[in-house]
Amino acid sequence: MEPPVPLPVEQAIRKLGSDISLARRRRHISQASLAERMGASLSTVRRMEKGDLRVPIHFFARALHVFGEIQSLENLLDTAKDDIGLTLMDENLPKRVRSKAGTSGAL
Amino acid sequence: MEPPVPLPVEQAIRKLGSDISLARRRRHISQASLAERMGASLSTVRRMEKGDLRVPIHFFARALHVFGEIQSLENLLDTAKDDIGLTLMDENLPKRVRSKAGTSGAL
DNA sequence: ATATAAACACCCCTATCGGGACACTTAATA
DNA sequence: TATTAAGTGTCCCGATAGGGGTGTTTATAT
Repeated sequence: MEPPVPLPVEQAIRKLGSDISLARRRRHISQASLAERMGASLSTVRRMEKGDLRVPIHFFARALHVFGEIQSLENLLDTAKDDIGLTLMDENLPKRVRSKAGTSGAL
Repeated sequence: MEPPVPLPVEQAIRKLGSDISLARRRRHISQASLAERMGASLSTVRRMEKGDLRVPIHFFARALHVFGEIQSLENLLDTAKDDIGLTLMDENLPKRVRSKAGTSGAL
């Protein structure tokens, strides 16, 4: 009922986790200390650094916040840089997307 | 037992959610279709676009993957751009961080 | 070399989340 | 304008993940 996670997705999350670990060590913060500052438990910090797929997004965001890097999350899919999507101008962006026939959408 | 989410964190996640919604509409994909392509349920897509704090990270990653933007997640905390942390060279980065006295770490 | 705390690996329990269903509103086509 | 599907809100239930504990390994500061 929940398809397997695509490999690229798995890899990206794992890398994010180890980058968090890296950023933490660079700042001389222990896992326990990071947990405290984030408002999370030690086990959650571990799971996060290990790249656990099911850790809620807000924990990752909290970690970034501790590192003063919360903007990078905000600008993750920054509309300005979203070249592909820019085929359509934002002005006439539909609030709802409707497919012509039975088509369920297009890329 | 779980401190409230800092406002900046909440805002960042909300913005990410609406950016996903924007990217989706730009590509003329319905929520249902995105859900299918992501391998998630419709309700999850909705929660995600609304900025639900507790949606697991992998769902966000899956969405980015559908949009062909998975790299942006990988490079989220890219070590190269992590200026603050660069005070310490990576070569002699400790695997474990140890505080001098009872200090629980430093920023 | 030694002491010690950081990091890691489990486990359990319970709060919570994702999936699915239903009803309603409303925007986009014909 | 009429049609109809997209988007939204709410609820319930079963699955599961986070918190917290215990025990072990091991890197680092003395």
